[in-house]
Amino acid sequence: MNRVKKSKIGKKEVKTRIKNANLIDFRRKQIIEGAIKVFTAKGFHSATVREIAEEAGLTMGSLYNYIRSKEDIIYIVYDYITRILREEVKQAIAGISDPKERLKSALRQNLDSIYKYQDVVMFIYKASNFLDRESLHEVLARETEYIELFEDLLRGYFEEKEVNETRLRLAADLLTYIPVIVTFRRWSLKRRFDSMDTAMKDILDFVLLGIEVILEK
Amino acid sequence: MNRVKKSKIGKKEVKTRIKNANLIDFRRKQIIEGAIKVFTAKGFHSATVREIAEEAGLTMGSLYNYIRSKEDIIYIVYDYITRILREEVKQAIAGISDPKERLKSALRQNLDSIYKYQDVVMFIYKASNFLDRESLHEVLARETEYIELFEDLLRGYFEEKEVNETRLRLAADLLTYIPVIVTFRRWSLKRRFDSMDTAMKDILDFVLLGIEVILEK
Amino acid sequence: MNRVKKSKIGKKEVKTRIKNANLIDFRRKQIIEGAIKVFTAKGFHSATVREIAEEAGLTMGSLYNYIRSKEDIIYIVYDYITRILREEVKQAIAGISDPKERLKSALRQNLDSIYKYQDVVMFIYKASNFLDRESLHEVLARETEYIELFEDLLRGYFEEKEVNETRLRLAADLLTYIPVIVTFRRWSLKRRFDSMDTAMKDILDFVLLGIEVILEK
Amino acid sequence: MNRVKKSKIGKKEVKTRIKNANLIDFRRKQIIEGAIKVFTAKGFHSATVREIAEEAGLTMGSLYNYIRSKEDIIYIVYDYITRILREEVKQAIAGISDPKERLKSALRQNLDSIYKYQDVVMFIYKASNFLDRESLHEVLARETEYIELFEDLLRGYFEEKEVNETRLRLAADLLTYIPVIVTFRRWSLKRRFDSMDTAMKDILDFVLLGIEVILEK
DNA sequence: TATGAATGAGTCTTCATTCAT
DNA sequence: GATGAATGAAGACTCATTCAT
Repeated sequence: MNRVKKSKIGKKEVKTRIKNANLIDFRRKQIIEGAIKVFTAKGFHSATVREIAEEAGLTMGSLYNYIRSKEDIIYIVYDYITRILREEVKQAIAGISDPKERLKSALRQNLDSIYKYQDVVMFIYKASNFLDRESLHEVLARETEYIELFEDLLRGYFEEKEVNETRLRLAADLLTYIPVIVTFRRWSLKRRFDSMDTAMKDILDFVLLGIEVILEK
Repeated sequence: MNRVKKSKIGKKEVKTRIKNANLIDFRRKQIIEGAIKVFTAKGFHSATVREIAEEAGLTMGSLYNYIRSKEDIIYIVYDYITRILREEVKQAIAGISDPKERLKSALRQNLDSIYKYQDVVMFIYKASNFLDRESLHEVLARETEYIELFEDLLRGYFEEKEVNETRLRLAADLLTYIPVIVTFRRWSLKRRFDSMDTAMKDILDFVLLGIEVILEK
Repeated sequence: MNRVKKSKIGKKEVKTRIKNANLIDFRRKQIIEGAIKVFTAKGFHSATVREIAEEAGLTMGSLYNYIRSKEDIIYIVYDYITRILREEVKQAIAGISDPKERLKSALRQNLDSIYKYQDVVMFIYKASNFLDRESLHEVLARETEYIELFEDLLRGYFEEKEVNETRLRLAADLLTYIPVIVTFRRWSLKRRFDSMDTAMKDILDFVLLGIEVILEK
Repeated sequence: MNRVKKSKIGKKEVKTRIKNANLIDFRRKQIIEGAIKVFTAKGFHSATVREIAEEAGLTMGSLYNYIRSKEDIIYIVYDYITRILREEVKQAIAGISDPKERLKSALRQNLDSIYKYQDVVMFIYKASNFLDRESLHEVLARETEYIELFEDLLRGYFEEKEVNETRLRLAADLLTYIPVIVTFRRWSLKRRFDSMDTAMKDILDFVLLGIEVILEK
């Protein structure tokens, strides 16, 4: 009945009443930024749509021209941050050909990115409840894709050696997610290390060594 | 005006109007169990106090005789589950004297417990937003205590060797939290491993090896 | 999940959170009366739930303890008025045994009742849009039951004569609904007749004569 | 400040900003057709101006160049349909001179037209709430005019006989509105008659006989 | 102590209307 | 004259909390 346009941001596209595609992208960016501020400060359910609109510099009515529901907001935020993480890692390994270096750079970037966006990463873990089935599916697919990126890097690294495939996949899971722990434990880590930088460096060492030992044994 | 008693469940005690201490413990247990069911199914904000009361077998009014606010409920659930985790680990190492075995048993139990209570563990990560400052402080203290338990086990393990203390603490953090990854990635892991048991075993190996390598190098 | 009680007012029962059955009936009566005032003044969609609550002497929250949605209100009003019409007609013919007198009394009462409740009758014609499928079904069934009451009276009246059954049913439809015209045309009728009473009398004559002629021809 | 033109469609003229009279009529026709589709499907209040505009093939802004408010739309629809009913009846009796035939043709056409436009007729009964005082006045005048058309036909029919004038007017009211019952009871009638055509024929007989009996007695 | 009805502030969402281009 | 994005007031509904019995 309602003919509606779809923005190009995600694969699962969020419906809107607006026709100008550039404007959609522009306003969505505003919404994402406003939402991140409010969501990370108060969580999804405690954040009011009005606050998000204000933080985004839009009026309530205008905001609802670009999304259909509060749930839509959470999805476009997910979409935004997962896209960024993936792209930052891809870019970090772009010019590198040595397999070991590729893996190390990817892991380092993963750690850096998760640290940089820790508030949002924290939030998306807490908020997955609120995604509807379709969105959740989309998000999990994106996550799997991300892990597979690291699986490939691991395969490149062990090209000539014989490695248990299942273990390799487990390793990919663990090494990708270990940085998330930083997000959960940052208060604790801050107190113990002089700087987060040295903590991060140690964590990276831990991961790299872990890989070698476990997969080569 | 209102004389209020305090229950013995936590260190930070939740106020109540009820005088009979046994009754308080009994009802609180009901509330905790009802709350866990509802919270894990719907999250904190979507769960209504009415639902929790129903699931607990109490009336609304009665429930409010044992807690002062919805936030209190979240706190007593935290208190309950963190207490359980700690006690299960302590019990697992109770009769063991060999340092290496103590550490291994503790890690295995940690993994098992987190897996067993994964819904609640997941929930408490998602819900920490809703704790007030005092409760959050209390909870973080409990967490630190838990990590310190593993730090001690690590120290026992490396008794004679020379180990970088900061690294040891980092290791304690990571190895305690790695099992949490299982909670986040369970869908993915389920698809890849024949059984969660073998996945768990591999994860335990990973952690144990990691410890040795990193700390001994 | 939510265990809810149901009131005894209709066959399709409107859910409520209240347990005391007498209280349900009492409050529902308040709601019905408030709703009729507001609905007949402004129609369903223009009436706000807040206005209805105020007119009923309840707070918003309290009102929503006795119904689940605005649509529910329309249904209990329907239920109430159709029940009254039916019972008033039944009562009007209660002690009468002569078939012709029974029919006449029923028609007279039908006309009187529809005139007496003309605002509500008018409203229920305008509002049937807003009933959900289940409620609409229930209401239509009630209507059919009402028509059948007149069909039976017609059959009693023509007991010995041979009457085309289909026509008899059509007659029942028309004679039951002709009084509704009064509702639609009251402005016009008022201007033309000295009193509504004489208008009503003429309409009754019209209907009675019509019956005889058409069915006997 | 705003110079506004008036279209010629109704007596009460709806204001517009547009100057080209032909364009006004053309666009208004689009609006009426779009509105009828949406109104009959969802009622006045549930229909959004956006939907009407879409169905009419206009943009929101353009639509508001031809009407001043949503209420205006309802009025031009009323105007349109009442005009059609009146003209169809006039045309049906155009070449006929025999008074009895004139009356019969008019009644038949009235029944046919109301059946043909039943959705819209139904709608205008349900929507009269939403007309402002001036529009309502205008509409009632149009209705009276329509009834008077039938009064005249009845007078022609009974030219030589002595007929109670008040009764004649009542008869005009009733016979004009009986077809509306078809609109309200169509579900019921459909189930009972093989075809709506035979139902309609019987209704027409009913009305014609009724007239004769009541007025001649 | 237990019960459950009452309260009303707070939230998401819709939509008629305007107006700059 | 046409377009469509922006506006914000208004409405349905929820739910934590209280309190009379």
